[in-house]
Amino acid sequence: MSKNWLTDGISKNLLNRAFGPFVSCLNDDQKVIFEKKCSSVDFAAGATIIERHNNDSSVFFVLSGTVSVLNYTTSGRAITHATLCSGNIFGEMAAIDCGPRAAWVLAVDDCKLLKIPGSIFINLAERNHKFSLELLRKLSANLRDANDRALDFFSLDAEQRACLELVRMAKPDPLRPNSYLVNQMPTQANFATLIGSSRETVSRIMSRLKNESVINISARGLEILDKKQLDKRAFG
Amino acid sequence: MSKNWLTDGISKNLLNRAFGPFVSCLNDDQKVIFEKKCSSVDFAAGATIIERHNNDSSVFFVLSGTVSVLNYTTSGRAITHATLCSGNIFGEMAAIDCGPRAAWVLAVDDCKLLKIPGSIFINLAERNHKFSLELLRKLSANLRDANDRALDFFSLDAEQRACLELVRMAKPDPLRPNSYLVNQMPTQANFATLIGSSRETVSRIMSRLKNESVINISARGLEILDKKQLDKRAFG
DNA sequence: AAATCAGTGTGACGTAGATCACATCAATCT
DNA sequence: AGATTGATGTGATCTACGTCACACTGATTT
Repeated sequence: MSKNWLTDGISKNLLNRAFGPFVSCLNDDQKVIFEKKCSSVDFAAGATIIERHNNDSSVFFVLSGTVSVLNYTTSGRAITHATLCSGNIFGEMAAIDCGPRAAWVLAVDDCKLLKIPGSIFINLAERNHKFSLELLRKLSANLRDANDRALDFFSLDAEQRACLELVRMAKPDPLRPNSYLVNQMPTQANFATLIGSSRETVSRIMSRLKNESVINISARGLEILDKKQLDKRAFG
Repeated sequence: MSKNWLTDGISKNLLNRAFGPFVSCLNDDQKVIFEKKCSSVDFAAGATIIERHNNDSSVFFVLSGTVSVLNYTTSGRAITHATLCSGNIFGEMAAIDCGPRAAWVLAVDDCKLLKIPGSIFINLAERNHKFSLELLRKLSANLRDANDRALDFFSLDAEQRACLELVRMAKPDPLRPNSYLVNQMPTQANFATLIGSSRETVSRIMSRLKNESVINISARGLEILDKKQLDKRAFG
């Protein structure tokens, strides 16, 4: 379950590339500390990585796979705060302030993580100002994101939020130029948690977008047929 | 408008007390830098201190008065993120990531602030790890707060959010033991922006709470007559 | 005293969207 | 093939709450 990542076949180069901003700014001594205290951990799809209210403080680096940071309303509906894939870190808040976990983190698919004790992580931040600046930037980005999401929720209706989320997730289609694609479209139920809505509402919105030829579902994922129209619906 | 705070009659001791966590961890050299680059700024009630989307990056320390951090929905409704009084800092995000201002900051009443250029502020963080840790803790706290607010919004109805906010604002009544008081109750319109609701809804909720003898409005502020009942309504 | 104004109380109305309740469809299991 | 399961489509309700509208209050102004 948990072993040293070096013995795990993860090369230093891969590590540097994967976590450039955080690991590359460490000096050699610090890298040794990092390597020694790190362990590689695997989680199966659906597994719980962090439990809200818990008091552990490990920090995680995503090597492969995808994790979801979310919370549940008292009525049981999930609210997704972020979806993180390879190259991202999470769990840093508890390490910083020693507070309880503020959210749940679940493995969306099978994933391989690097785990480092919070105390070691914070020690690196104390000793290396580039590292701590990087961390500050990360928190700042998270805060901006949280603000924007809140504002979106108050400003936009469900269809606008859905279209906005699609625009964010869409990447240029590698096969067809000037065309966009969401190649890993989540289920409608999960998409709903991203935009703070219900599964049924998402279903209705998607039906509408399909009928009006704005999007199309194919084996390749969700194709955006009419980007202009989608933008228009997202921003009004 | 803007003068050196030292010449402004603010003693070092006051400063240390007011911003303990941030200023007290500076060494003497750094304190000198801080003092030199700081200026004292006054804002009248209602004035705009920070404008969303602007590209300045000054960081502010509240010496006296109260400021409100907020955003507006496209329909013009305000959403208050935080209300800060003496001892707090704001504007640090832009200094950290050089991004545009993420929110508006308005002076609630007349207030006196200390203003320091973002670059100097970030320089202090780079040179002093205690300072940067303090900053990390601040951002972490903000993030937790943002998360909680979002979760509250999805989980609770307007009355629950209102009661929760009252519980948070209430302090033990200095005159009557076992009794609670909100001695600086904002207007209902402003209270509404705190809980993401409308003025009318707040008015109805307050009427209900008054009718059922949970609260009482007097010259001293908002008195909480039945704390248990208020807690019950906040948490269910 | 009349007038202006900010804050408040309360009815009426409209609606987005949550929730419930099925039906359908595709994929996987026995 | 039949059966189970997970994802989806869609109608029918129901309700919290935003918005509009207007009355009332108590300060402050002129």
